Amino acid sequence: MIFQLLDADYFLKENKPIIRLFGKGENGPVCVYFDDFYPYFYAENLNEIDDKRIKSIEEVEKFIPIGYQKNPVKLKKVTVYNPKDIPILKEEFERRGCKTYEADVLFKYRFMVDHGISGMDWVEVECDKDHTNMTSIPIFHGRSIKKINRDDHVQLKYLSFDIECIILDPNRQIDYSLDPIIMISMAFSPAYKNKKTLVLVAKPIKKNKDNVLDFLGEKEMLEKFLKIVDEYDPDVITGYNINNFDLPYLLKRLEKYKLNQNFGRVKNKAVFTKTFGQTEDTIIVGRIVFDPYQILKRDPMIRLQRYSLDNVAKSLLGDKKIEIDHKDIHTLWEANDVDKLIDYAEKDAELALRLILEKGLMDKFLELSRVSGLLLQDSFGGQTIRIEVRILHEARKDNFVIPNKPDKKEINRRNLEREKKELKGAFVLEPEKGLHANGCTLVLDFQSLYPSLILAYNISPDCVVFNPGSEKVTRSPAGVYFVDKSVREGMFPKILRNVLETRFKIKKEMKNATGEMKRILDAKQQALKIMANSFYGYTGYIRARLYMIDVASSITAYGRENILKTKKMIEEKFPVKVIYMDTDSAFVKTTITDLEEAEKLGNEISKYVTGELKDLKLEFEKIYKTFLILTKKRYAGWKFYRENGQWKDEIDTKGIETVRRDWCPLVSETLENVINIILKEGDVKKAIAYVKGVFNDLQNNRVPIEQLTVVKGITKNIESYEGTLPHIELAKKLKRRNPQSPPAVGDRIPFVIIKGNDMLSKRAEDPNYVKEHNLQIDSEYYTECQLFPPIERILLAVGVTKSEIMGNGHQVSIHDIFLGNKKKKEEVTVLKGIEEFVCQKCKKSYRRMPLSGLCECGGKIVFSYQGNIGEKCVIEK
DNA sequence: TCGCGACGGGG
DNA sequence: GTGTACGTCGCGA
Repeated sequence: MIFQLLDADYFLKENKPIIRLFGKGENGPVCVYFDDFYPYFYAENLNEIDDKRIKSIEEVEKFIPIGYQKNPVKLKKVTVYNPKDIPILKEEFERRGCKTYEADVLFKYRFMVDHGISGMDWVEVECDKDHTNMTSIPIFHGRSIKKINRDDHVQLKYLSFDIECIILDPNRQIDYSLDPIIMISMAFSPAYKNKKTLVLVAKPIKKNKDNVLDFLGEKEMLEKFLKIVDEYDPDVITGYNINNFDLPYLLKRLEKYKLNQNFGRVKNKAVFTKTFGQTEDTIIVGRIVFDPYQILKRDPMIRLQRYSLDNVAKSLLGDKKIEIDHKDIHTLWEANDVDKLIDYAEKDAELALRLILEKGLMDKFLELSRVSGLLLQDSFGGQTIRIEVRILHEARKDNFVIPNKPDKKEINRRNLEREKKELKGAFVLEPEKGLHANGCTLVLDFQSLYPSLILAYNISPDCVVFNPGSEKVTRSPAGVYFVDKSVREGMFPKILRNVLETRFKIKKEMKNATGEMKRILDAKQQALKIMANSFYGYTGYIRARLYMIDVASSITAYGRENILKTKKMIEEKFPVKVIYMDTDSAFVKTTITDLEEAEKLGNEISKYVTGELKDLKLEFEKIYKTFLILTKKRYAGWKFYRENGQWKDEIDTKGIETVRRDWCPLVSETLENVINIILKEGDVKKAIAYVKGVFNDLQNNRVPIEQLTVVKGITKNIESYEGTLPHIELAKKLKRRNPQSPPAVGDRIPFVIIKGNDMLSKRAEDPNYVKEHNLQIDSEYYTECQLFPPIERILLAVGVTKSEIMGNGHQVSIHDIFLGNKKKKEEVTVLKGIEEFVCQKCKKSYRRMPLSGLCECGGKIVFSYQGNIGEKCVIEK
C-alpha cells in the first residue's frame, strides 16, 4: 500500500507501545499501526542494571557531535517498553552520574527517524487488513515501511468552520460555561454533498436558504456538527483563530452536554487542547489543525497592521467580512432576525478557506515538513524543532547520537559562559547619512551568506578541535579551530550542502515548470531557503541541543571578515564608495546616472568579488537611483529593476515605518509623500513646502477628520485602567452618553483630539460626534505631536533645520522645552515626562509653554503628565 | 536603550 | 505527551 504520511501518534496496549501512522493514498485515508517498535535512548557509563521497565540493553559505538572525535565512544542502548518510562529512567540515571542521549525524542519521531521517513513523505508499507474498530478510517497492521521518492501531493480535504456565540451578560467577558454557541458555519473543499457551505442554527427558524439547518437547541446542533465532521472526514480542520477560540470553545460546550469530544480519526483518544501560558493548541489525531491567523501573523512576507479576518481578507483577497457589530449579534438573535447572521457566519468560514486555497498558505509547510522531517502539524511552529529533527535523521545515518535538550543547570551554565564570551554579531558599517542623489547607489548582497560560510569553513559542532594536534585544522577569526573537511565533513555543512544543492536544482527545474508543479517547486525552494537560513540562529540559540557559542561566533566572525574584505576590494578596484553595509549587503555609491551603465557596473562588481572570494557569491541586487539613509537599518531608496526587459521603479523603505498603529492616516500619508518628493524629485525645498502646506491645511481645518482618526482597542474593563489614556477616557464619555450600550471589552474606539482646556486624554472625542457638534480639532496637537516628529527625522537627515520646517523662528517645539529644563535638574520634583502645560489657576492647557511663562490669566504654568500635575519635572536626556 | 509584562485573534 | 512554549509593542526604570 502506498500513501502520503499526514500524522502519527502512539498508544499503549498491554504495556506495549503501538505506533499509528495516518496517511492518505489513492483510495482515501488510512491508518497503519506497527506493534514491534520500542522506545530507547543511550547511556554512557551505565553499570549493570536489572529493571523490569527495561526490555533490553545493547552495547553500541557512537560518535558524540560536541567537539571533533576521532573514535566513537562505547554507549549502552537502553530499550524500554513504555515511552513514558524514559524521562523517569533518564532522571534516575543522571542522578547516578550517567550521561544520557536522545532521551527526549518523541516516540513518533523516534519511529520516523529510524525508518528514514519525514512528514508528508510518500511511503510504501507491507501490511494486512485489521478488523479492530479503533479508527474511523480503514486500518492495517504494518510489517514494513519505506519511503518512496515522489514530489506530488494527494488532494487534501478541508473543512473550515466558525462558531457564533452570544454573551448573556454584556458586562463581562465570554464565559465558556455560560454563553451558548448559536451557530456553526462550515465551508468545504471539495464540496460536501454538493454543498460548499453549510450553516447550523441552534434554534428553529424560518429558513430562506437551502444550506441552512436548524435545530431544537445547541446540543442538537453540536451533535449534527460531530456527525458532519465524521461523514465528511476532513484531513484539515481550519477556521480563523480556531486554535485560540473556536476549538477550545467547542470542546467546552461538548463537555457541558456530555457529548463525545472526539472528532479525530481514532476512537480511543479525544480531541484536546494544550495550553501553554498564553496560546493554545488543539490536537486532533489523524487530522491537521491549520489556523490561517497563526500562519499569517508569523509570515515575514506578509506584514499587516492588524490581522483581523476583515483586514486580512481585504488585503489578501480583496473581499471583506459582512458587517455586524458584535453587540448586535445578541439583539438580532433574540429578535429572530437571523438571515444576516447566517450570511455573516457563512462568510467567515468561507474567507478562512479561501485564504488557504487562493493564497496557497499550506504549500510552504507541506515542503517544510518533508525537508525538516517534521509532521505537517508540527511544521507550523518554531524553527528549532525543524533543525533538530533533520539533525536526528542525519545523525542516524552517520552513527552519531544527539544530546538531550539542555536542562535548567545547563542553560544556566550557557548563560554564564555568555557573559564571559559575548557573542559578537554581524558587521554594520556606519552609514554616510543623508540623501545620495547624482549617481546611482548599487545594492549588492551575499547569497545565503551564513550557510555558505558554514559550508566553506566546515563550521560545525562536531568539527571543533579544542586542542589542535596532528589533524589538519583551520582557525576561525574568532580563534576557534575546526577540523578540515578532508578529515571529516561536519554535520551542519553536510546537511547544508544537501539543502543548498537541492535548492539550486529545484530553481533550475522551476524555469521549465508550469502550473501546479511550478507552485510545488517554488514552495519547496522556499522551504529549503528557510531551512538553510535557520542553522546560524540555531547554533546560538541557548536551548539548542547542539548549542556552541564558539560555532556561532565563528560564523559571524567569518561574516565580518568577508564583508570588510569586500569593501576594500570594491573600493580598490572600482571608482566608487561603499557608503553603508549591514551583515551581508553593500551599498555602493557611484557617479553613474544612466541605468544601463549602472547595471553593467553592478554586474562587474558582482563578478569580480565572487571570483576573488570563491566560496561566496556576491549578487547584484538592485539599483537605487536616489538613496536616503537616516541611520543604521533605516533607509529609503528609489529602486529600479527590470521586468521583461523593461525598467520599472518603486520606492523601497526599510526600517522607516510609514504605517504605525498609533499614527493617524495623515501622518503616514504625509511621510510617504515627503519621502517620494525627496527621492523622486530630489527637491528638498519642495518637500518642505509640501509639509508647510499640510500644516497650513491643519490650521485651517481643511483636513478631513478621517485622516486624523486613530483607533485603539479596549483590552479590559474601562474602570481598571490605571493611567489616563485617550481612548479609555473617550470610552467613559461614550458610556455616559449612551448607558444602554456602553463600549465593551474588545471594542475598538476611533478618536480625534479636539481643542480645549482639559488635559490631552480628556480631549479625545468620537469623530462622528465632532462632526455633528462641529467641534474644533486641536491642530497644534496634530502638528507638534503627530506630524512633526517623524517628518523632522527625515528632513533633519537631509540638512533642514527646525525653523525652516516650522517657518517661524519664534515657535518653540516641545523638545526645546525639554532641553531648556535640563539645567535645572538638581532642584526638581519628579514627573516622568511632559505631555502638556497647564495653568494652575484657570486650568487652561497649553501644548507649548507660553513664551511669557505665564498663562493669559496671569496664573502659573505647571507640567502635566498622564493625568498628574507637577511644578517641576525631570527629563532625562 | 533595555527589560518586562501585556496583548493578539475570536464573539 | 520521551511535554513547559510565540512575537511584537508599549511602558517604566
